[in-house]
Amino acid sequence: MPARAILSLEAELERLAGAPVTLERPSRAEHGDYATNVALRLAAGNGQPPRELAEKLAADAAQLPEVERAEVAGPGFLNLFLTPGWYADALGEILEAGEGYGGGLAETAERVQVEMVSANPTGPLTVGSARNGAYGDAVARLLEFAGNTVEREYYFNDVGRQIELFRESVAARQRGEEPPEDGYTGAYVNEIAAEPGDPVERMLDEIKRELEAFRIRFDTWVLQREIETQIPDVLPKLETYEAEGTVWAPTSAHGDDKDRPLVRSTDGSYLYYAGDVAYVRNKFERGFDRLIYVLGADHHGYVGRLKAAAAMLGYDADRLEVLIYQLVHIVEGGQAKQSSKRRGDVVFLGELVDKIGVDAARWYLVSRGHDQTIDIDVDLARERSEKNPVYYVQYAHARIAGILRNAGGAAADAVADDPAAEERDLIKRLVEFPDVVREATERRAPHALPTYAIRLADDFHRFYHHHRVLESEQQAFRLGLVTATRAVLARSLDLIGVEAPDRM
RNA sequence: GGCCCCGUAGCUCAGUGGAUAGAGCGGCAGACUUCGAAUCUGCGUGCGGAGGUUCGACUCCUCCCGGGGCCA
Repeated sequence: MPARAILSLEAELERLAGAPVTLERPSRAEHGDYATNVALRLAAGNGQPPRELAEKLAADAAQLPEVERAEVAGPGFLNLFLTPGWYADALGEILEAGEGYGGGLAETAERVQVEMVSANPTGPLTVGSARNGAYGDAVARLLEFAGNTVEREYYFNDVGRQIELFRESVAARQRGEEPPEDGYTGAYVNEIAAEPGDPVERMLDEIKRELEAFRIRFDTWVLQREIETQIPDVLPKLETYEAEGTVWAPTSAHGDDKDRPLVRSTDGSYLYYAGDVAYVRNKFERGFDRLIYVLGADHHGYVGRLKAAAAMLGYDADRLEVLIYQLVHIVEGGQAKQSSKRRGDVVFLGELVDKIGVDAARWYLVSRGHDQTIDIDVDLARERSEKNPVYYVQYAHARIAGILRNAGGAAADAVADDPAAEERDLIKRLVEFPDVVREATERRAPHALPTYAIRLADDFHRFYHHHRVLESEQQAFRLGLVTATRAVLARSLDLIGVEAPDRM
C-alpha cells in the first residue's frame, strides 16, 4: 500500500477521471513529481483520443490543492507537479508514523512459520545455508513488520545415512584411521574428533552458535528423530496403495510429478517421504495459518510433494509455500568449483563472515534476487567488501546520527515554504518506502530493500552536499527531513538483518 | 527425455505493460577553511536470437541458442 499522501491524491484523481488511478514516479524531472497513464487506459476502452481525455483531466487536476500544475505529455500521460503543502503533508505523515512507518500493512494478520536453513548437522554451515538463512530471515522480518506473528524453525536431519557416515568418519579419526569411503574428510572432522562427546550434538551446538552470530534467531529446533515417531499416527490418515513391495502415496493426484513411496512392505521401514508428511502434519497441528519452507534450487522437486502432503492431509495446499532460491557457486581463479561438504572443500559461513563481516555478508547474500544464481569468490570478497554498498548506506545513517547529536534535541517539523529540488526528491523517496515494503513482502523478494536503501542514501548524500541542516533558516524542516530519513534507512537495514550504526 | 531458474553496460546486478532502460564496481576528469570526503559532480549508441499479443514489450506468449539445477 502506498503512503497516505499518494493514496489521497490518487483517490481525488480517481474521482475526477471516473476510473482507477495509479501514480508513478517518472524517471525524468520534467515529467513532473508524479504521473498517471489513466487517460491512455480510458481511451483504449471508449475510443476517445487519449490526449483529449488527458487535457480535460489536467484542467480539473490543476484545481486540486496539492497540485501546482498539471501537464499532458507524450501519447496522453498526465504529469503532476505538486505544491509545498503536499510535501509538508507527506513528510508529516512519515514523522508521525515514526519507527512504524511502512509497517502493519498485512490485510489479515496470520500466524506464520518460516522453516529455513535446516542443514544436516554433519558439518559447519556453508555459504549456501547462509543464503538460505539471510533470505529466509529477511522474508520473516518483512512478514513480522507487516503485522504477522512469525516463528522461525530449524529442522535437524539427525538420523539417516549421512549422519551415520559422519559419526563413522569422526570415530575413524579418533582411532587414527582414515574415514570410510564416501565419508567426511574436511578439516573440521579432525577438530570434532579431538573433542569428547557426541559429534552430532557438537555440530548442532556449533550450528546454533553460527546462526546466532549471523543474527538469525530461531524459535524452535526440531529433530527428525522426534518427527519420525509420529509417522505411525499419520499414515492411516492417508490414502495409500501397495505396489512392488512398497506402500505408496498417490501424490500425483495432487499435482506432484509422480507418486512417492512411504513404507517398504518387506520390513515395514519408513522411507523419507513418510517423515516429510508427518512433519507437514505436525506443523499444521501446531496451529499455523501459513507454512513457509525455504529451500535451495536443488530441492525444487520438493514443491510438488510437500503441497501434495498438505492436500492429502486435508489442508489447503495454498497455505504451504515453498520459497526456492538459486544456488551459491564458489568461484576460484575464474573457474566454478565443484564443492562437497563431505570432502570439506566448500566455503563455510564462518569463513565468509571472518573475511567480510556479518553486515556485508548478509547484504551481499540478500541483495540479489532469489531467482538469481550467486557466484562468490571468497578471496575477492574481502576486497569487494570495502566497496560494498552496505557501507554507503550505513554511512548515510551515521552522518544523520551525527547531525542529530549536534542538533541537541532542537525542534523538527515537516513544513517548508518552498522545498529545494534535493529536498523534494528525498521526500518522494521516503514516500515510496511503504510500497517497496509491501511489494517485497508480497513477492517474498527482500532484495528490493537494498536496492531502495541505496537510492535513499543517494538522495540523502546529495541533499547533504547541497544544504546545511543546522544553523540554517530551514533548520526545523531539515531536521524533520533527516529524522525521517534516518528512521527509514534504519528500517531498511533492519529488515535484511544489517545494523544501522550511529558512528562508523 | 521431462521439469525449474537465468541470459540487461567491460564486471556484479536492479528494473513482473508506459515516456530517452538504471545502480554499484572498474576507468578518466573535477570538488574539502563548511553539520563526518566511507561523500559529491561530469563522462555510457547495452535488454542472447526470431516471431506473436498490445496504442505501447526488458516485462506477457511460442520457438531457437547459451549457462546452471533437479528428476529420469
